[in-house]
Amino acid sequence: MTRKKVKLAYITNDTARKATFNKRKKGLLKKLNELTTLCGIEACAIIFNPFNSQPDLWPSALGLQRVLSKFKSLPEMEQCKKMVNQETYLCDRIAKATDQLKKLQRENREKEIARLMFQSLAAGGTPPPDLNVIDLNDLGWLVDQKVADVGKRMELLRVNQSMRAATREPSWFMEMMSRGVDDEDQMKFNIGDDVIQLPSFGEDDNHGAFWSNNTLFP
Amino acid sequence: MTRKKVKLAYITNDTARKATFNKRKKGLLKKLNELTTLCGIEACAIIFNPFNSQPDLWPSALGLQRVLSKFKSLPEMEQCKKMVNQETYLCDRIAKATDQLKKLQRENREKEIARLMFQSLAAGGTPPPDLNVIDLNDLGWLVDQKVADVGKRMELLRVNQSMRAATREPSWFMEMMSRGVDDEDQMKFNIGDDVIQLPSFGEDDNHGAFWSNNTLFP
DNA sequence: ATCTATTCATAATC
DNA sequence: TGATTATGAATAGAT
Repeated sequence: MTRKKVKLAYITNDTARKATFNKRKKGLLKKLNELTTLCGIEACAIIFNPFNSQPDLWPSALGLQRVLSKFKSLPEMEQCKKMVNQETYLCDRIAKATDQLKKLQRENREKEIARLMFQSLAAGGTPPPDLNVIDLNDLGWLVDQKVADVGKRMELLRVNQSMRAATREPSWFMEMMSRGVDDEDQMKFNIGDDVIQLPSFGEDDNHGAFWSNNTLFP
Repeated sequence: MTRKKVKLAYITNDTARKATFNKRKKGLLKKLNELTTLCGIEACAIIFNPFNSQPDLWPSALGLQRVLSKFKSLPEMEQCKKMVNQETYLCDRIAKATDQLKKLQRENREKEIARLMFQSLAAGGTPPPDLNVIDLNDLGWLVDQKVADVGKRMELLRVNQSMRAATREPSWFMEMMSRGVDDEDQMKFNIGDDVIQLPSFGEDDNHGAFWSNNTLFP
């Protein structure tokens, strides 16, 4: 029941570390076995075992020796070319993680500003007076975006409607509009592709302060 | 959208094999990195890369050299003790898989016989006349089991009911029984822990023939 | 390369 | 220890 995301750090508890070691070693060897089988390649691994004094090896004697000698027979140049592997591997992972972080920060920022927009709407159409210029800029940008989306949507509907009128079919749009309030009585805005539902605002109103280093304004 | 269980065999398609190789190599190195970090151990891997002519190595130059020399410095006896590793690993996996297979076969057999039982019930309480003796035995065994379960259940309900009568509380059981048919009109049997729903029988009726090597009868 | 449905691995627990 | 199970992680197939 893997409760949390398991932080990548030395496990201090001896029992837990041993259990994890055995499980993960088994999993690793399985994966190595699969990789060699699936891709028809040669590979080996040596895993020192602090609980056992003897290292775990893969594959068997002959296989390991074969791989090792094949490796040692390579010119040293060739051996070294990939030696930076761990460093590049880590750099790669850091770069990926950083990209992911930026993406998420931007998404969060956009949500914060959207929240601010709806909050302002609910408060009578006026943003909080103490809003800083960055938030205000982003808010303006988002509102412009939404207005543009509404315009596009209206244009689309207008075209649709006249097409339907021309073919003498009933307009689903007019129908929908005359049906009145839905079964759901929460305010929603159908803008662009999304149905946006007005969130309820609670105590927290430090909107965007934390993220203000990540502006939306182009 | 991983469609199937990926059979453990050489991937003949070059493109697919290369893609799988790269993905899995990455995953493997990540796991190796995690293992060494989490458990504070030393380990290394050499993976020959048919698409690249240079092997992928983990960890970096110094680490690999250190691990290799540590390994080579071990007395040969110690090196060899774990050399059978791949064989024991495979034997282990085969044993586990065989156990799993037996378990599933037994479960399947039990389901087949249950199916046969309901089929017989639906056909007026008589099993097919051409039933072989093994299936018949198992069917009898299952029916005995179910009858025993029903007996236990009735006893439990009886005790419950008299307890409730004694405390002058209304009986939820009588209530339930007098409420008549549920909103669902399919026949169900609540036996033991399970709600058993009578399946609909189709064309297939080679019940148990395939599994008859795996009898339920103790 | 990116995405997503699915299988796989495994941390916590018994 | 070994089994179970809920959840995180890896990845096959498709784009």
